[in-house]
Amino acid sequence: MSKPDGLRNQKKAETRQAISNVATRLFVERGFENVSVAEVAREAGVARKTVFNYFLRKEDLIFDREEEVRTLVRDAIVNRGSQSPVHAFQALMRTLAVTGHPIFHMSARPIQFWRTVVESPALTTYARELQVTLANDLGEMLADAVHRPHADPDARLAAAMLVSALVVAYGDALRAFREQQDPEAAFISVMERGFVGVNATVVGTPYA
Amino acid sequence: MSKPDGLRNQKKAETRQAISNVATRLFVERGFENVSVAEVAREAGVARKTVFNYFLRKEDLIFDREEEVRTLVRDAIVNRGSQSPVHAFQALMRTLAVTGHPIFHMSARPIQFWRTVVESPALTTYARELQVTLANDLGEMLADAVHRPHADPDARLAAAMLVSALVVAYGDALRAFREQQDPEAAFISVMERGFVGVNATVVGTPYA
DNA sequence: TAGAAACTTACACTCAGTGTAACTTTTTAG
DNA sequence: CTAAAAAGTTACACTGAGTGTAAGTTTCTA
Repeated sequence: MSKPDGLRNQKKAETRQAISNVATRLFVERGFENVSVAEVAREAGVARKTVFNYFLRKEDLIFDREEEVRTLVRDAIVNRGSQSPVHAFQALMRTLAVTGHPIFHMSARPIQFWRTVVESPALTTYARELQVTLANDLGEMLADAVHRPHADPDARLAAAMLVSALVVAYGDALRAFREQQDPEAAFISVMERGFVGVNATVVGTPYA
Repeated sequence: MSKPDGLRNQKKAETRQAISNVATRLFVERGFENVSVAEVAREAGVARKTVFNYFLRKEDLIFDREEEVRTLVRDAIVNRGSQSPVHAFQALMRTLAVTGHPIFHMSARPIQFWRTVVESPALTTYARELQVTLANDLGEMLADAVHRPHADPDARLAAAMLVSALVVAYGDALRAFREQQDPEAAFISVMERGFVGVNATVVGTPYA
């Protein structure tokens, strides 16, 4: 299951990380559209083609943590005990919001990162893409949890509305941050309001 | 407000329509990524650059009706009488679903169009972009309707969840269509379930 | 230690999208 | 009616993302 840690795999990991680091730094410094892949390659001391060998798209150079989120969510749902799957997901989000898990990037440091994303149309679009993927995955996890088919509309609806609420809540947290208000309070307030709606939506389904 | 209909403007409109028609036909026939802009230009008897003079992006060649939706929604909310703005929007959607308004593309003919969209990553992404724009606009319209600031999180949340529900409902309608079931029934069922959640979310706000 | 496997690189290509300057058509004014 | 100007089209040249291929180079395996 895990890789046989030879020299080759070690170097690969290092190269990948080096490219991603250089790219992220350049993007944050000068904006995503103002840095070409050729430049990233040059700065990382590697051929342009090598960059594309490691990363399918230029956008992948900066987005590298989707898997982490997916894992957190999956674990929370699988190990949910007697809670409903939707409740387990909501509990996870409350925890992450309060503990300030880096995924949520709500502290001052990662704001710079998100500014880079928001200021780039391509990165904004890609972030939305990841969002949709998360909603789809969440839908399947919810359906799995109650042994329903992956395409179950109730699961898809619940997942879509959950993610919607979180995205709006996160947007409002960023606004609060900009306006020198408490981003965490803003986040929780909007998130909880959204959860009320989701809970009403899933009433009468096994997801409640 | 309206254009002074000279020969020039008439020709412009014709050229634009001609290009869009040719492009749409080619995309539907052979897939979005298998048709280059150069090909569209050639087939339309026009220079490649002219295509980009009319359409900012290749994707715009096939998506041409966003404005129509926006107008429908705006009118429904402005002329809502004594209803709440959220209710007015929901009523509009119910009406459109039942009357089979072409915007919803739920009948057999436009299925081909949507198949083209779904089979193309670029068009799928772009469609989502339009979705987000719709949600943002709807949020502002809702806020306007009750004289709250455009950034009001309650409005943004309601709008995002409404659009989410509709998108999931439409997706399920397409599934139903593929499985030879009633797409309209599927659409309405999921949509109404989503509306229940949205209504719970906006309880206690002026949007309810 | 030699050959196989994996990786990197150079190179050549396609296509989206932009900028510019020359050219053509429509409009407008005298 | 006609000439200048305004608007539109075109050819051309360019940047940058992304792909395919074949030839090198490095690491692994036996």
